[in-house]
Amino acid sequence: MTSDIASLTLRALRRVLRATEIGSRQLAVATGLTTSQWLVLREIEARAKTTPGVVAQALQFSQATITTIVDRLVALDLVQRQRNANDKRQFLLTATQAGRNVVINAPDLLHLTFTGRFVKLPSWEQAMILAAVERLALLMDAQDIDAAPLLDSAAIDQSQPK
Amino acid sequence: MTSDIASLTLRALRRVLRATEIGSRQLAVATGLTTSQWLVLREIEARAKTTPGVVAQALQFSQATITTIVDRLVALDLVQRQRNANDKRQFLLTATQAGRNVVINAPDLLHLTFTGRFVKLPSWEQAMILAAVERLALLMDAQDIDAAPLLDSAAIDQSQPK
DNA sequence: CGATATTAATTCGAAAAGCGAAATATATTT
DNA sequence: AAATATATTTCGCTTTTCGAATTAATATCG
Repeated sequence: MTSDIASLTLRALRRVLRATEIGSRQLAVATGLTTSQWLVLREIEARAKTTPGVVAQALQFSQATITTIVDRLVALDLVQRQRNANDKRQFLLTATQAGRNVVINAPDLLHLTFTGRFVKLPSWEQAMILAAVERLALLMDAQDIDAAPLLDSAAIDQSQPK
Repeated sequence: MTSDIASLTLRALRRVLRATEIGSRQLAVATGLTTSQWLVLREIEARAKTTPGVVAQALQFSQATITTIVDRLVALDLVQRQRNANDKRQFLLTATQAGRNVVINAPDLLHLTFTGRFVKLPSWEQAMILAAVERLALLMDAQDIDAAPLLDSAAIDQSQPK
């Protein structure tokens, strides 16, 4: 029996993923950034304060790649680099106000095209879908051990200089 | 009220997307292809027989880009190019057996990490999640008007030469 | 303490991605 | 048949991406 519930769910989930995969590329075009630049900026903005290494790991890019992308984001004045005073090997990355604005004002394609249809569903179904997707998110979150959790200041040396 | 059900669902959905976004990059590495090559190959394999133009549209790449990526996939003997006899402007793209094998044998990260947890859920919950995700897929599918449906032979001229 | 490893990030060189514009060849329209 | 439209490739160029080597700072251990 190849079509058990898990397989069917995966198949449906893949359809969802495929539909959004394309939206993310359109989004990058809309913001005037490349897909990678957009991903990196989003990551930095979400983490508030992080380092190239953490971003590289979370996004599965090489450190060298992050360096060049951040170079551009800095040139565009969307991101700021500053040395970590406590561990001078590290650079701390933060989004500038402009960078935050790009992320915040990015046309939310998912939102635009999705919400309209979603709200037309009967509320019991909305509730059911919410419950299901939250369950899914839990299943998936636990999975990515490498992709450090959002807002992890763990990797940043916060100790006070003596 | 900013936290209506739609917003909550979107937020959870984004967590799911983020988790898989990263997985897809690992996958490309695992198959020895670049991410783009993997996407294109997957697209060709899924559609069984298609054209550069259709792939470009579905993936939101320029035609020129598809040409170069297909060049590589052909060189790797994963994809075949052949002129369409009915419309000689078109090239028909098909995955070779080797290409199909790459797609089929690709470690299914989603599957591996997901199924294990999923099957541990009580079956009523599995059923609920399946129903919800299928509903979601419907909502999203209808959205991407550009991304032609899978297995579309519509764009391929099938008429018999006279 | 001082030598040695480890860690964080950058620079460099090269392959590949990605695209717009021009070119080529085939189809369709008038 | 000429003009127009379509499908794809070729060309030139910029950007992405990464591995390897490099630089600098921190950690370890004898």
